Amino acid sequence: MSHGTGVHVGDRARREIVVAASIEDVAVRAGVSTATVSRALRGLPNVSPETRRRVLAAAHALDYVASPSASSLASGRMSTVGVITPYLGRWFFGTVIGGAEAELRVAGHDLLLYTIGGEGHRYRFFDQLPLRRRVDAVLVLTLPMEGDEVEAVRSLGMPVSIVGARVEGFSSVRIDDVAGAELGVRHLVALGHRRIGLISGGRTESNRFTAPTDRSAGYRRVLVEAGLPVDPALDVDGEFTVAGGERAMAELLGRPEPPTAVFAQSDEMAFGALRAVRRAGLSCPGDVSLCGFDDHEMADLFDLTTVAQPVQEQGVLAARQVLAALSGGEYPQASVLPTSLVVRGTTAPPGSP
Amino acid sequence: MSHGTGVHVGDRARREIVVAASIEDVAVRAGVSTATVSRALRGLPNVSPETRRRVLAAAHALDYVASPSASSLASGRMSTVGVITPYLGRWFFGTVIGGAEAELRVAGHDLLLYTIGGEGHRYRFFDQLPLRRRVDAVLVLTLPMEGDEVEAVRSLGMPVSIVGARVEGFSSVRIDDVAGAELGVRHLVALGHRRIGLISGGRTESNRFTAPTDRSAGYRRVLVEAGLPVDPALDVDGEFTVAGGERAMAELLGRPEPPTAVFAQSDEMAFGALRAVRRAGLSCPGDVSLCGFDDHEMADLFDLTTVAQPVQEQGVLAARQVLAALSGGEYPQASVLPTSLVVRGTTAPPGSP
DNA sequence: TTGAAAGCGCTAACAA
DNA sequence: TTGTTAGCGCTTTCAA
Repeated sequence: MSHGTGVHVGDRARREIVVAASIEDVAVRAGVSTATVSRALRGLPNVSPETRRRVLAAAHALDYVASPSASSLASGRMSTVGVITPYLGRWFFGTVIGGAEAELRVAGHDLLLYTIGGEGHRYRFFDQLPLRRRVDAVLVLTLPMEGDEVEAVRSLGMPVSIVGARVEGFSSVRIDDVAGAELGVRHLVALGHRRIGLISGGRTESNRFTAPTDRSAGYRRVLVEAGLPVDPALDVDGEFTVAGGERAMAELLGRPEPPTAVFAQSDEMAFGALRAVRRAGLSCPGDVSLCGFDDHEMADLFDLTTVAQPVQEQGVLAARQVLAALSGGEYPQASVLPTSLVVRGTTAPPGSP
Repeated sequence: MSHGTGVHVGDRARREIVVAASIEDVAVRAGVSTATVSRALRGLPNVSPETRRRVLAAAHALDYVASPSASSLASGRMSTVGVITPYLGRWFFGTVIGGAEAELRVAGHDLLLYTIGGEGHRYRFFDQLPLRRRVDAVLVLTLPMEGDEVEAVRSLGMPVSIVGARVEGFSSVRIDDVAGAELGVRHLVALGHRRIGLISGGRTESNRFTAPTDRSAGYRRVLVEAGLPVDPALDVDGEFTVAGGERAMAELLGRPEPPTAVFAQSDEMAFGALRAVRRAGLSCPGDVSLCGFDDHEMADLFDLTTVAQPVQEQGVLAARQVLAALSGGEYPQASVLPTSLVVRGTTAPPGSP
């Protein structure tokens, strides 16, 4: 194959094959050196306007795009950020990644995806760290990491931002889970509820994954503030799943003295809880009020009162954090985003019709 | 900085910085040439077992990972597949991508993500084709492409697989939408329904996006087969959204002679339709039966009867198609996956209690 | 089976 | 402001 020529080769019979133009082709056409082409195209200073114009024209005419492998090899920069996520199908993760991607794209970075849901994959991932020489920075999505996993990521020696947890030495983006839970439970108390149940998530998770712990803490704090008893019998694990939420609510409704309101630590668990209410032949909020957490895209559909968290924005901020670090800015840094209460139809004063 | 040494450098005060080992380091340590290291590590033939053993040992000792930019530059292969998707937050897309990623990972390929939801992004994407020199192949997810967009993608000159549509010259993975719709509507007919409404999706979309057209065709064919009239007044656009489905169902229920059953072309529209039923003070399936399409992860929650399509598998197959093309296999090829009926609680004979 | 050597297409010192 | 030149770390002929 001849050296890149930037012209169509091959005969008429076959579909034309385009040999991509190289920086050399552009240099020749613009009558300058490759170094000048590189400078002009990357917008570096010290290029005369006239020269830059000629280079741009030549590049455009040849439909030139720099080879990322060549520039990465020469510069040591990958212009790529790795995103590690436990699931993809779930609304929260997809939405966070969407936010991050948009932000990275604008800064000229690509997004390399690593889903490590299955335990096998997970082991291989942290053991081999396949993104070692492929990316400049890493975004880790709500993934309770073990101690050695944290060290593995740290050994990458690049900027890391964690969404949904805080780890020493890494940047992070979180919401104030304690305050969020308080918002929801206070709403229930304000409506007049005195027996408020809790459907919590993942008791057995790593302690770095602070969402369940913090949301439980917020729940308890409000009860105490309001002078209400904290009854362990009203705290049931819903495992952060729809099915778990359904089981948990069924259990709560089966108590000798069932709660008149329930705070679920996630909307998905709340959806399951709603089904349990329906299956028990009861109504929400008639027999029991329910408040969720997330403002899942389906929450509106269920008319679910919930505590909203900004989701896309968490991805955007995480991306900004690593981009800042890559350009010499402050690192690590921690962002905490606010939550807000969205009142819909599943909450009402106790004993409402 | 010295040539890659594979050892820790820097003084005690600062955190150790690891300079990655290069192929040269491995070669020296194993007492062979870099060419042999390359061959041994990639599992090429013509390397004696003893040599391979020594090379692997050296590579392991130095914690060596080949630089992807260097090998890409030298070989011309990127070992990366680009995925173009309109949204990420939606269950369908996330799940397809998850399937594709797992398959690609096993084959040693990375997944580069391009979300082009916003129209601005879309234009820039097809105009500039940022993945031109970054990937070896492309997966396009259910994205109605315009003619010039198709040509832009074709001009990449690499294997392409489309999920959810069929385009001449590209591989594709689809479900049999006609047969799927027939499955759902036949179920309604079998229950005894004679007035069956249709909530269709996106009438205004490109004609390359065959799902709505095909599903409508299946609906009509079953009616005709059953000797039932095809009433245009019972065919309403739901725009493939929850809100659209709700509006469409409200409209159908407001007809002088409302249908006793409705077939929605997507589960999300069916979810909206269920809400419309509830808001109209009616019950499902008591007053009207409803069948969806997709078997969305929330379908079970709504107890929705629906036509299930394999989702993750579509991603897996699309990945396999481009991987096959990359290793010289048949291209293009088209896969059509079967659908199945999932009967739940939203369908019953007309006039059931 | 192994090695020598020539690139792959860029970037970044350094010189001019 | 621009050009020269030496790599970046691999892969791949071609020879041995």
